[in-house]
Amino acid sequence: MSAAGTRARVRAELTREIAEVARAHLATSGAAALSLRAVARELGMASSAVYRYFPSRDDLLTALIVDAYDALGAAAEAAGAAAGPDIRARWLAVCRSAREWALAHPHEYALVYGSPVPGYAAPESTIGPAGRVGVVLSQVVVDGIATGEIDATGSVDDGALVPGVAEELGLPAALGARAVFAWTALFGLINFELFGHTHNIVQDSAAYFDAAVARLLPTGS
Amino acid sequence: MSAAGTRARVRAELTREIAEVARAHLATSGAAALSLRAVARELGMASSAVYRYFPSRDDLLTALIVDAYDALGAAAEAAGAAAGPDIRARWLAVCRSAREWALAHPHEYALVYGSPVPGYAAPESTIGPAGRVGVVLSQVVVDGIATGEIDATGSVDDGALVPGVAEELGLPAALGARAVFAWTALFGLINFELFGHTHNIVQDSAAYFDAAVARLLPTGS
DNA sequence: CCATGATGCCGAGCACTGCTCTTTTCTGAG
DNA sequence: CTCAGAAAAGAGCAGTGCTCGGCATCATGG
Repeated sequence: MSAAGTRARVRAELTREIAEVARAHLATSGAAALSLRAVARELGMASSAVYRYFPSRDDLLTALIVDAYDALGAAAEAAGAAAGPDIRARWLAVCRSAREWALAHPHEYALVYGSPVPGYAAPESTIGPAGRVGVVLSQVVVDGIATGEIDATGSVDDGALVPGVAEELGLPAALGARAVFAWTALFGLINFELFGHTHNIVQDSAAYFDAAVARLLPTGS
Repeated sequence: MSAAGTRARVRAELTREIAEVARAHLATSGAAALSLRAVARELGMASSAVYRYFPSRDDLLTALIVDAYDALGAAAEAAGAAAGPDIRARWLAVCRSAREWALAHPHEYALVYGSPVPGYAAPESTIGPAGRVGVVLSQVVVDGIATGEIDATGSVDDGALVPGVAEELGLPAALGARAVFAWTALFGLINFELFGHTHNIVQDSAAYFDAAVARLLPTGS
């Protein structure tokens, strides 16, 4: 292997290592407390050296954001694939997997679905991974329509969605807005639980989540 | 008036003034960029003097959080009171008022409904104001049941809520979880819109919001 | 009417942050 | 083996939250 290849490999390895340490810090202390200098210290390098790999703290955060989206998306996809053919069961499994991932990785979840960081504008590298859970959810709906378990007639397209979105997901236009709403409400549920808003209100969060999510499966009418 | 009274009055005034400047900074730059020193500078006082009024930056944030909850709650209450007797219209008006307040005060909203700040645990002074929107929403449901527009039969209480919550809000147990879900989903909608998750998906956010919220009014069955 | 103790305020300072610039060290390609 | 270019280091800047000792001010008790 050429030396240039060696250099690039070493570089990629160190980049990954930095991101890994950063993720560990994020997981224990949260995004606000993530310090580039602390990461550098743990790696035994000067803080300025880290800037060779991530031009700024925000770029490091962006990498972690993409990772978080991907991990959550992968969990949802795995849950969807592992679930049986029953549509409602699969829907529930996917939703549960999202909640469970969030509970297991609260800070990474907050980084992605909490308030956006200060002057941060999501770069387009995040839009793909960000959509994975939504894709899994809509796939369940599409399959439900195919098996007849979901009724796709009745509702009309109110034109609120960006044209083409429903088609891209394979959804009938009549169900587009409903599906997007289900996706939104799913993360609303997770947000409220994780951020403590249901603290003195909901006793059995898992049961409440299951019941709410079951009613979320989009159908016509 | 006694001198002690004067002192306390001046102190309260300055406390309020600090909070006001802080809120202005928060509104323009977001919570992460809120600097106690910058607030002190604008007030023409030493940064250390501010600590006589707010023991820490977190305490300042807490004051702003309470204010934000109160402002949002007041907006919802006003909208509920101003709306006509029609239940669906009132429900829509209250939900819209929450969305509009959030759009008008994005950083204050994010402070309250976004990711919790690092080591921050919501003190109990926030739990009252935090519930105001929920109270307004449930009041609409209660009134809807009274007028017969909302059917409160059918659903069973699944015991997921903290015992007594539904009763406290005047809701039948059968509708408790539904109402809490509507509240959760409402803020899920606002969150996704405000934090940019629906950016390439929803075109007409207001129309989407109205349609989604209309379907959220809890009923039995 | 004055001394006194509390209260408010300031300035310096500590430890930390992100980030930049310059200098040194290393290493891999020719 | 040499040497350009990549990597790393170190110092430094401007900013942060927060603490502490000292100084002024002011309401009150003697």
